[in-house]
Amino acid sequence: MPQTHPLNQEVTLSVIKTACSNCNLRELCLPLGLTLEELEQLDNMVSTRRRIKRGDHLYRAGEAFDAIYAIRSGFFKTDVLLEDGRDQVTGFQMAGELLGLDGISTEHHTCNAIALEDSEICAIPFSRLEVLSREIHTLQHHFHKVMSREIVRDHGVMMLLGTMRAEERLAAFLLNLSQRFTARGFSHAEFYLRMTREEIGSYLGLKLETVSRAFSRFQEEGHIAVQQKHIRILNVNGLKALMHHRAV
Amino acid sequence: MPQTHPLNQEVTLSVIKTACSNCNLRELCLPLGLTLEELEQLDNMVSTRRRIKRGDHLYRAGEAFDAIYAIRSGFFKTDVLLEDGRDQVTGFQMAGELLGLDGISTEHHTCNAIALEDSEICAIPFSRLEVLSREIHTLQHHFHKVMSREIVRDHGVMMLLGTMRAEERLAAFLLNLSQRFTARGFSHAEFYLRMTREEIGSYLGLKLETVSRAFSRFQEEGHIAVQQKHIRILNVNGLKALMHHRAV
DNA sequence: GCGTTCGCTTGATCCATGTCAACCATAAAT
DNA sequence: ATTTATGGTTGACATGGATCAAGCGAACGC
Repeated sequence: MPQTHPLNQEVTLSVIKTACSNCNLRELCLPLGLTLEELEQLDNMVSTRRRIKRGDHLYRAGEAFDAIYAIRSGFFKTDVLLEDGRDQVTGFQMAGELLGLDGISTEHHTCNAIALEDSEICAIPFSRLEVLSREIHTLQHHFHKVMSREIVRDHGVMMLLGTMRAEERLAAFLLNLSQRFTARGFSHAEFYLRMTREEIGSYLGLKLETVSRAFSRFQEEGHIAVQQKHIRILNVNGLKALMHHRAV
Repeated sequence: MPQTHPLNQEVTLSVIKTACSNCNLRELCLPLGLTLEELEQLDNMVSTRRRIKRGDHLYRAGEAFDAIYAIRSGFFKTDVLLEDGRDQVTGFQMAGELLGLDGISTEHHTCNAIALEDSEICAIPFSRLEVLSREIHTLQHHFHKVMSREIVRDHGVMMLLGTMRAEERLAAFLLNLSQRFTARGFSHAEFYLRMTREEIGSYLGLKLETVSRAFSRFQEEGHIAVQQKHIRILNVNGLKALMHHRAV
């Protein structure tokens, strides 16, 4: 029994426009590997597609968890707050990536998700995702992979925070961004940062001054050109070398 | 069609002895919340129960992934190795916890799992786990929670590495261990460390000398008594205060 | 157009932790 | 019992990044 809105062509159009099946991110997002028919089932499940204005929260730590979110467009950060006021950015998320996986554990979100630019998200009610993934094996398996990938990513960040020095961290960060922009069809060598130096620093376990100095140093050495948030990578291999060549 | 070993009482006995249904860790492990009947299905799935001697690898980074492992007894560490030789301990795992979740993502293990004492593990073939969790909703949901909990844990470590200083990190580490030992019915105030100062340091992003000095300092201040690997916590609140009270 | 604000850069100084080195304790090997 | 190896402690010193402080540039509101 397909849902229709015979009295409102607008709504129908908007639904079609934002369906997973038409979304050019589907190969990066949850639908990866699904057949057309399965895609439709997933589409029916996505309850809400919503705009989040820059600076607004998608969810806050402590709120009840009931859905995970796929980013349709835009850019987010997640951060964790400690009682004593310290906070840390735990990640930056871009189109096609999922937000909210941390909430499954306790049924409450454990971090804040904040839009760093005007964004659009698709809300996927988690209980329905579990139902559907019992039916669609591909979806089940892919969802598991996505969660696992998040764990692997976190290990990478732990590595970075635990063993790398400031410039290595920043080089790794830039290369990671570049790679993710590339996967989305953008230039690998030129992009705008959506986050401040302070947010980068928080993510990398550094102070904003240190981030700024490292940017300047990279520029002096010809690895990149920086102008505020505009980054051009001039020498990828230089950055890669920076990441690894280190006196242990 | 139940599997039996009519010709070999030994085997039957050993299987019974190590079944999930008889395992006193089942409330900490994957079987949480399952009915007796479901437990039996899970039991049938666990393909291997294996001993791992201290120092031996359960799996190595790069190996094909096909099972996750539940720790039946013992103690493990996982670590990640970078090309340039740097490595980092990404976690310490004890009885009832799962190992290998990181391998789902790429179908290859991304870290090494090494026994820190003689241990026993249950191997759970992942494809069969996916099949079974399509049938047993409770299992499916709990598995998702376990993965999510791992993500939350990793965020905690990122917080620790990114914002805490040496003594705060060590205090957090000790309190975490204490809490996990308690959950397993051991003393919360007295335990033996299974890992070296170097391994603790690697996990906490510190050098072994710094770890050693922090232990000594805690002892001087009366928070703990240390003698090599034997730890007694004398003042839990002292440690908690150490973790939070900090001039930002 | 002009001030105000916010984010960024740069310099000077300080300090927590790393590094290097010596020594000690425990356990295993002979 | 003695040697050897491994892990732990402690001290002296070096240093990377934090902190404090000043100034600059771009964006925004008026």
